[in-house]
Amino acid sequence: MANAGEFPIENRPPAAIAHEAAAIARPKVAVDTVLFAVGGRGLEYYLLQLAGGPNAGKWAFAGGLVRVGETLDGAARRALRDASALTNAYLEQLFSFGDPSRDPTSHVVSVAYMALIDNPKRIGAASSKYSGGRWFAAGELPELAYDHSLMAEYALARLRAKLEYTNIACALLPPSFTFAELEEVYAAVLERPLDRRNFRRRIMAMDLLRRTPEQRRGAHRPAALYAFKHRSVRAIQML
Amino acid sequence: MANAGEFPIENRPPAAIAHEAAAIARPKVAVDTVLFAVGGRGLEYYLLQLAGGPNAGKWAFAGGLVRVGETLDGAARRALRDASALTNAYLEQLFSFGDPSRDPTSHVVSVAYMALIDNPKRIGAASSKYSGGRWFAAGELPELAYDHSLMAEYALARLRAKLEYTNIACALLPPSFTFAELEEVYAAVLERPLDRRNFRRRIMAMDLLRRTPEQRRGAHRPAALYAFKHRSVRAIQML
DNA sequence: CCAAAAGTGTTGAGTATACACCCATGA
DNA sequence: TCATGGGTGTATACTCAACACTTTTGG
Repeated sequence: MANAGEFPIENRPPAAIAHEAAAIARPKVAVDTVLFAVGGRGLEYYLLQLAGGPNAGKWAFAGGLVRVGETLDGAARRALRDASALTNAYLEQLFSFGDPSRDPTSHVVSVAYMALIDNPKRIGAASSKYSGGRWFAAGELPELAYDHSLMAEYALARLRAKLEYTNIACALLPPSFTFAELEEVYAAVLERPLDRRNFRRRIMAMDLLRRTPEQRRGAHRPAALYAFKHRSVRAIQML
Repeated sequence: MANAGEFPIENRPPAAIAHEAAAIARPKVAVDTVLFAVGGRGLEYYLLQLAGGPNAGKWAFAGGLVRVGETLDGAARRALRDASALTNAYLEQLFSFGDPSRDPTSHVVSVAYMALIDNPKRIGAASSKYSGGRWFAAGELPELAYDHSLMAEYALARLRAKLEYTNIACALLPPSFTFAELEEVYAAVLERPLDRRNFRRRIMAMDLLRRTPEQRRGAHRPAALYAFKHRSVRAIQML
């Protein structure tokens, strides 16, 4: 666990307190969430411009300090809500960054998260700690505050990997969707074109989808609508 | 980054300080390291018995609180050294556990690590915060302190997964080894027998090993010794 | 010469890839 | 009727799994 084998400070003999109190860091603990959606320009990241602090004006992912009584997931969810008014994104912890000099103003350990939503337009207003927010295409990220570029890389790698062996794509799609839309999500995340027939066969073999009775009607031939059998993200059975 | 967009507390107007100061948690930050080696009974975990604190007598992984100026990796390395006198294990961050009630005495966020060594006998003496340490076979873990059972599961899952697509096995083997020893490591971690011929072909196809001129001589036919081309852990090229 | 571990190929099944044409609809 | 995106099958290359005997050494 946490302080495996540590005495709580209050239970230590006075000498131990003096010795340990000097050494033990009390970093702040933060969370930062890399938010993805697939939009018109492929895979996009949502960034916020910092209104104040040492990095005022720079772009960063939605983040904030963990509050009393809060879990890490809870803090990530709240920070995301404050930054984008989203309340039901898929959320997954990625990695913790703890270099004591990563934030020049103080020792801050940050737990990075990845969040996924089905539509970039679902974003709402940000709290006053940001001066604004917008989506950036994967290849066009601006310079980021702190070590957020590392987080961006890490998040993309995780998302790509999980696309191959989980049903995580369901978090990037609305409840029902056409096969073309599903393929577009895969192609956007993997950044390569897919063969339509092989893709359909592969997905069907995974037995993830059910066909809904509805159709999407547009300017041309209607497309069948599909939904994921399970909306919770899980590893795919590979026998 | 960390406190993306947060004002450092000392720069805020007094009202903000009062408001935020009540809300922001100052958890302790700990690291805990799940140490693995392959021994006579297959894959084994190294556990330490806690000498004091609320969980005195229970078994736990090597852990400790992060100190002033320390990175997370540095803290994990130090905690491992204090618990086992190891200085050069392979170390990899796994996941952070931050439920405020995971440690009943205070809010402690713990960053879990996995460590690998090539030989369980390399373990040295533990610091006085532990009353002892020993190896446990994978199927025979005792009840663990805090949420360390979760960490154990998480670590095993990570190790198994990485065995398939990285050269991480090199961290569980000495600099040179026979093919039988390499196969034993794979079989121990995956907990299933492997076909010798198929295994050899698969590993050779990955182009990870070089054959050394030496041989291991024993009671029977001598075995060729191999070494990993690269001792740093990296993903395998799958074209 | 015997016991024990090291070393080595082939076959068959299943999986993944490449590839092009017809269909249904709205305009 | 035409333009547009939706939907479908096959042939081939490759990968993975199953399987058993010979070799080399020490005792």
